[in-house]
Amino acid sequence: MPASERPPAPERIPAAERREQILAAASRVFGEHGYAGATTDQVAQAAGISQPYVVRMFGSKENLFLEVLQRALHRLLDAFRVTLADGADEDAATLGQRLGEAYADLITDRGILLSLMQAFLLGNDPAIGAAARSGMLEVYRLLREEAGLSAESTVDFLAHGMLFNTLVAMRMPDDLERGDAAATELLQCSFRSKLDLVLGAMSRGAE
Amino acid sequence: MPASERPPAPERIPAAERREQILAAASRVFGEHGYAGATTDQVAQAAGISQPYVVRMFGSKENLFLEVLQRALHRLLDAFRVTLADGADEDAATLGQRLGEAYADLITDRGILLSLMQAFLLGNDPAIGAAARSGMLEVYRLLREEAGLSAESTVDFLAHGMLFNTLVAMRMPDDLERGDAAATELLQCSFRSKLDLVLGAMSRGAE
DNA sequence: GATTGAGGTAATCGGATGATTACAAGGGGA
DNA sequence: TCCCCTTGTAATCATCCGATTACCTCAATC
Repeated sequence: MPASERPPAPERIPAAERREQILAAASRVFGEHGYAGATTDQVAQAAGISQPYVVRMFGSKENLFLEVLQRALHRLLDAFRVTLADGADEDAATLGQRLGEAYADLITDRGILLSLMQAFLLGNDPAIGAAARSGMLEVYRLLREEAGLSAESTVDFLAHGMLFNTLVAMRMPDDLERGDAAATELLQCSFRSKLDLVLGAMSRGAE
Repeated sequence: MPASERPPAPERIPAAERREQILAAASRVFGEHGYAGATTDQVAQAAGISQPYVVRMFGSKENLFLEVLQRALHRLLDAFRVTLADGADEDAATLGQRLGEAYADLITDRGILLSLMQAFLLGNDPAIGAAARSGMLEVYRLLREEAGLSAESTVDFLAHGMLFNTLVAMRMPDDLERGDAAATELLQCSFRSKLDLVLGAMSRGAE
């Protein structure tokens, strides 16, 4: 039989590397559609593999989401810690601004902040809700104890982060092109210097 | 045949009234589980009727969610307008605080703020995303034009509203009973005077 | 060259779920 | 009385989706 009749052999990749590919793909898919709205087949297609492989590697869809959540939290905490190490002994105001920039930088991988946000809305799910609460508190403690922000500053910081996530999740920047005055003002005042970064990341993400 | 063998006739209620019952039930169910995670059967059971009746009255699950979203937006805008009418000619600070209280009061019906928040995360859905963006801008315009807040104050207000929604959605107040120091501080600083209101509403909602 | 374990898929199953259909019962008007 | 509109349900359908099973195929090792 001629070789052309046989389908090309699938690319074989070490499990650890494949795992990270799947997690990255799952972050995007879960971030866009939410936990319940996303399917393991969408994740598989985004990662370029078959659906059963996704399920087998992570055991279950819920488990996959939990690992996506842990990965997102880890990236977020890492980004903050790098920022803290970079500029020690700053005053609270500049530190807050630089943390905000580090946070906004995470948007270059849209999946991270969006799947985090999706997890936050799943408080009713026993496993996911517990992990989400624990993660939020971990972030809070980092800002309070390691960064040394006051309770008020920390809450302010978190609040603007949640608005940031929400505006990105609802694809509000898409309205910018429609020239809506309120949308323009809201986005400019929310994102400030990070507006260009966000716009770039979102138009790239649309493909 | 004895009457006891026949099932009791279902209660007949005017369509308009039944409609509101379903919308109220759907708000709670969608708020807890999200759009994709909720089922029309859960809504039906919460409203005390059969699943086909839910679908037939609203045409489709998506349509039901869109009406839940409009209802939530309407309640929110109404609450703000009542607050504005109540205390005209206040300074910006007190007005902002009173609007915040009006917002927090909506938590007595948990479904409103949570289904709103769920809609915000569905920016990728064509119909729901468009309605969510339009709703957010309507709120923004009310705060800017009717309430007369500055752009900065409005964004601050929205940011703390999003944090409020997020903490409620993730059931963070449940952690209060575990005595976690970070959770206590975060909640006290986020909710302030509204903490008792929120705790009351959430323990009542748990049933 | 045989063996074996790791990386991967095709086929399929079973349950869940949104939607449709057909039907029932009550009640008000002609 | 008869009709028919409104309010409602039971039964069922078609589809989707997560999970399982069985199998394939390299590459390294002996």
